[in-house]
Amino acid sequence: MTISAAMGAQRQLRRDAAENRELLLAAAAQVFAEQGLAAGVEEIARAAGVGVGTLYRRFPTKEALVAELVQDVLEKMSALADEATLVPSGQGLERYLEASSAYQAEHRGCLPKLWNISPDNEALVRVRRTIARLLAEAKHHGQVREDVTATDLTMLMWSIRGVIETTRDIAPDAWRRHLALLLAGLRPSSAPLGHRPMTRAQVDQVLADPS
Amino acid sequence: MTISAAMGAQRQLRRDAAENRELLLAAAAQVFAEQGLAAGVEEIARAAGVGVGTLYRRFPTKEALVAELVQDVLEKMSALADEATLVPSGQGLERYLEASSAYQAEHRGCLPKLWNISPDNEALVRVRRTIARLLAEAKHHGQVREDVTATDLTMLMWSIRGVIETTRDIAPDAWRRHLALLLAGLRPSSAPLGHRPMTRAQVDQVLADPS
Amino acid sequence: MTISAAMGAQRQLRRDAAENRELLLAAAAQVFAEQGLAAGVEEIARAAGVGVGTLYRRFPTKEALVAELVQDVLEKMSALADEATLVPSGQGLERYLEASSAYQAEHRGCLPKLWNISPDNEALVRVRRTIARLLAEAKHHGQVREDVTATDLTMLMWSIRGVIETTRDIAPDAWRRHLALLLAGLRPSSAPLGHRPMTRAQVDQVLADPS
Amino acid sequence: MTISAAMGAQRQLRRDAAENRELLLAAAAQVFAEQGLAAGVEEIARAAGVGVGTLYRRFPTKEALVAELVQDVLEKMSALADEATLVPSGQGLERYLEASSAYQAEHRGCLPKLWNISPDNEALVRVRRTIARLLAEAKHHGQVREDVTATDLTMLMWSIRGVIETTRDIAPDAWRRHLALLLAGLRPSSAPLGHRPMTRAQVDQVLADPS
DNA sequence: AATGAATGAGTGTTCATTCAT
DNA sequence: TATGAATGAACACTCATTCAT
Repeated sequence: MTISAAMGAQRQLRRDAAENRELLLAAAAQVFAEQGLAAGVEEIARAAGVGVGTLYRRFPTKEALVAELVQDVLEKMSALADEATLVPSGQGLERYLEASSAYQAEHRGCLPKLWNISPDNEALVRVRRTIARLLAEAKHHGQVREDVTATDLTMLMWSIRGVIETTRDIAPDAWRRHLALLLAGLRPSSAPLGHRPMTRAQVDQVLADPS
Repeated sequence: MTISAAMGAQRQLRRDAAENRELLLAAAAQVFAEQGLAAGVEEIARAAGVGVGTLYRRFPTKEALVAELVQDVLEKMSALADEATLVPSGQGLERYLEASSAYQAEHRGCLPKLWNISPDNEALVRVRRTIARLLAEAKHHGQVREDVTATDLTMLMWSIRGVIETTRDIAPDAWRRHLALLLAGLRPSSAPLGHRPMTRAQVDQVLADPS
Repeated sequence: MTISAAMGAQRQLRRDAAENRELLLAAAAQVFAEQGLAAGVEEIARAAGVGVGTLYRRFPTKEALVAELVQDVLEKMSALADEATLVPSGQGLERYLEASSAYQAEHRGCLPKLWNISPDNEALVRVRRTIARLLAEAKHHGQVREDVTATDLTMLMWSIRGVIETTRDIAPDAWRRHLALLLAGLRPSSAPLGHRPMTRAQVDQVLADPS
Repeated sequence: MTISAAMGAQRQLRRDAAENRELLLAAAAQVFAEQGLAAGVEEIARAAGVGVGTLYRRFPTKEALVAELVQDVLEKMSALADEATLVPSGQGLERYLEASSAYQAEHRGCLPKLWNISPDNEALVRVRRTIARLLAEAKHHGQVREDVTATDLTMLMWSIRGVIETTRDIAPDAWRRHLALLLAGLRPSSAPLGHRPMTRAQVDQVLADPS
């Protein structure tokens, strides 16, 4: 066997490896969405058309696979936030909230663990920065009351996640009603909100808490 | 031994049994709160200071224990709703939402889904009736917009539960901020909410769904 | 309380104790017959109308209760054998085999353990002596071939026990057909049986074997 | 790695798997023989030198393992019956009874009830058909009385099983004496047997009874 | 002496992870 | 490298036995 052939084989293997990785992530997303996080790894491997050994070659533990899935979701959120910045008149925030909620609703399952993210996670930092911009613009256009903070929006998304997890099987877009109520709550008002917002540090701690 | 002494002994035994029952429910609430519903029965028994056999003497299955816990919470909610009816000027609803959320925050986790309740459950029927009254009165006093339904309030509580579960360890009353936002959303407004509410049947299905 | 009253109470208790004993044995016989030896002690106590504690006061272990039941069966067998000696013309043996099989069929359940008897057990010694007499008389009247031994009869009863255990639920008197075949085998014949009989010592070992 | 090498590996894996399967069946047969069907799966796995997980990979439940054992015995019985058809002069039946009893004696206990067999089981149908032929031929050669039925032979084997279970540890071939007696009972005689035989339907019910 | 609540070792079964092939 | 067979700790649940009342 020649060197180039060996390298070709290597390259081939690398490509296969990458393919397997994507295959596994997609399979896991689907299986978790259908059966919840309690689904077995064997099931995921089968859905991906590989053996469990291959799964464990790509991801050291089931938890790591979930973390990867969460990372993917975060990247998607970041992309959605970026797209929302193109919406004019301060309505990007609303667009983002709707789009990211819809995405969560379609990819439920790994979401219970949307914690366990390091606060230094690059995608997290990015999406936060973008959301801060969307929020500022929304306030600037008078779409959102001045006393709303970025941490309020984080909490808002946790709240929608709770609704999605609870209702998805029976009423897949019930969350839209809840979002409508939340948006109504965000609108400008003379009455101040009745409690201080979470601090950024608290939010970071929540995300990092592995419980 | 006299009859009264015998009865005393009987009562004593019964009291012990009842004590153990309460002990087990309390232990289960705590352990589930700390570790989630996946916590083992052995752990719960240990926390209650009894053997697993005793747990199974009181509750035929783990699921039955959970159901009992849920029932207890429901009873408490019903009591809180009843108390809230005494608040004047249509502000009972707000009082109820705050009180029941605070109760959940203190007893978090026992009930990741407020699980497996029959729609015919008497306590559920009662609490729903009371909440409907609180809602009607709030509307009547102009505290709440006309297009809010009882199912919106159910969803609202699911959403608060999601926030509580996520934040409790780090920011035990962060949910108050979220509730403030929700209450702001409930206030009268000329703009209609952007999505139809869940139907009662859907809510019933969600509650009965064992997933 | 006077001494005589105390003694009266004592006597009362003694009578109750004996009553309870019989009650428990009867209950155990019935429950084992219905559900097999795997039936729980709680079930037996309930059938006897007492608590498990009382059962354990009378019998140190479940196994001891079974042993007592076995002893009762043995006593009954002995009585049946005695009655059979009154049958004329050497047909007492046949009578005994039929009667003891019928008794076993009605009291199945403890019988799987009709071993575990000490070879010195008085009732066992008695029934053996009587059966030996019945066998000798049957031979004397030409009802049974000469080369049949007492140990053959023991084995014969094990064989019937096996048939009873297997068929009782579906065909409660199928054993009668099997006994008819065995009796036909016992009839005189010029052809010798093809294998030496068990020794008495072997039978004793089988009975004493706790496996 | 070449395809043939890969297939070799595959075959190797499959052979190992099959080996483990046989190992487990043999271990189960032995453990059940020694301790009865109540023996734990852990014990069986240990006897086979594997973990419980492996046992459960091969057999979905303990019951399935037992069923497999029973099936194996049935297949063996069928083979023995087939061999016996080669014996001339109507003595094949006797040969079969001896051979199948000897087999049971060596594999005792695996099957306290020859358990849970569907009456449609192919091996059962086969062995029955062959035994019917052996019986007809035995009658034709005047070796067996005319009023003996196939169900009598089934009961006969249950009876031998009872004797084997009882005596095997102490007198491993005591059953031969019992079989001799049974064979004597099968010989032609003018006196009819004293009870009707079991029906085929009753036998089927006994086999299917899981008690 | 009688009760039945309490016990905990044991059961059959599952599943994340490892490792021989 | 990819496979899936093997592993064994963990799970929910049972039951013979003990012991406070």
